[in-house]
Amino acid sequence: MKQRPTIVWFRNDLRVEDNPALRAAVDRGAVIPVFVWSPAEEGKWSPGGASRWWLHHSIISFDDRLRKLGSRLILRDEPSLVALRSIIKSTKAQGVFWNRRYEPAIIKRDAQIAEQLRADDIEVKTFNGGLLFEPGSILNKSGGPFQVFTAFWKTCLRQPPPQRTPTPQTIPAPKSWPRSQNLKSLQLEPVIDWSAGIRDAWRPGSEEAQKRLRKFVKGPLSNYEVGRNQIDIDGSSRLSPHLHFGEISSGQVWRAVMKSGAATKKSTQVFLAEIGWREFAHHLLYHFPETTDQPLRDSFKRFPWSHDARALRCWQTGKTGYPIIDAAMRDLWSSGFMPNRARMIVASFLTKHLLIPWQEGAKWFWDTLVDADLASNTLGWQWTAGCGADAAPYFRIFNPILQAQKFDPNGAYIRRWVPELEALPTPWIFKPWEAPAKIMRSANIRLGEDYPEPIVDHTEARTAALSAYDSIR
DNA sequence: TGAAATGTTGGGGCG
DNA sequence: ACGCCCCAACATTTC
Repeated sequence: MKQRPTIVWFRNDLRVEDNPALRAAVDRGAVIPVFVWSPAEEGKWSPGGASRWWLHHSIISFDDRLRKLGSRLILRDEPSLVALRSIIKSTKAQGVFWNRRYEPAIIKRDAQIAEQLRADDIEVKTFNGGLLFEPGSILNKSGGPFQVFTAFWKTCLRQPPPQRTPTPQTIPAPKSWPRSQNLKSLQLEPVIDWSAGIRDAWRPGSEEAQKRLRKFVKGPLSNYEVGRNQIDIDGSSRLSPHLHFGEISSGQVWRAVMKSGAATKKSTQVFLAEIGWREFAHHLLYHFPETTDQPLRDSFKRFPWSHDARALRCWQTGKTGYPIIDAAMRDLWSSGFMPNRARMIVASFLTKHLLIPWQEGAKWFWDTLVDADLASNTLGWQWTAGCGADAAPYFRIFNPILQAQKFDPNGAYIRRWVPELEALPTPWIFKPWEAPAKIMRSANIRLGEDYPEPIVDHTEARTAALSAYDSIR
């Protein structure tokens, strides 16, 4: 064993299990776990409000876990290189290990930091701790990146499955600990406490991630193909924020699902394909770093978007007059989450009914989702708008009424999040503006006062969208 | 990981 | 009994 400790620079990999950077450092001897809060280095895509809330609590949970293994988490809020150099100096650390991230700004920053540290004669080792397959390693026959999901995923499935990294039973402490700031000083929690809804819905940390995984594999997994679309029930795993912060690895999820004994079942395959979409998103962002802000397809740079601030505000605050849209947007604002089916419906509405740029939707999701992930968010919005890889065709315009009838058939989700419509009988709750006056009176709803009139007419909006898309063909 | 428009079919009402 | 029309119900195509 070496005398000098190794720094493990934790980022979106806040776990002890299946963590290659941590494992490699433990094998060397003493370890100094470090987390640096330096959002400016992430540019315009630094963590949003909901993500910061999550991070605050995830750090508490992770520090607890480390302490049980004889270690602790050192916190800093200064530029990453400054923090690492200062810790190296005060602890005589011999090296810095970390698991790679693949966001464009982070790749650039990490490359610079690695170069500087190596110039200081510090050993730098980086690992793949976040993805099943390394971006850049999955290529089509002509050596380029895949732009169609099924071809990409088929190729992935032919690769050897990622191996589990053994969990350290103890994490050797250094002779002395460097200075650490307290968590409060990072100011991750909101000044005005808006997080009550999120607190009720989520518990950050690895332990909870493992619990959710076990519960999901035991129950909803077998019905995932159908259940994931049922907005009122939500048969999804809800692992996305845990995966984003690396509280659980995609490999752990993968293996738990494969071991469940239903590996060949359709529902299992469909679920694994969702993990596949997460991979696909990261690989695409790696190959096309500008797509966080620019459409992948050039023709969309000419798209006649509408910059209607008032309509955007209606969408954000859940006041569009379309109950399923408003329910989902209020769910997001309150709980920091939205079922995937609902995400597709509201995203289609923003880009196609309101013709508002997908970037506006991406920004809003980025700030409000607890699972906000630059790769997945970028792919999702470009997919919806029709300007991305393997995107929904321009003519695929969700009908918010039909989608609600199909996936929230009893209106339970709408009633939960749009309580002013609670008394409206089910056939009308999807389209209150068509309800007979008598029904509206007995439900005690005055359209335009208690609940908004629809901000656009579906049929007109659809026609307008089709001609807008036609204009760039 | 749609929806709407258009086309086709076949049963039943009716003269 | 027969032909005609209407129109669900389903299929296909178009956006």
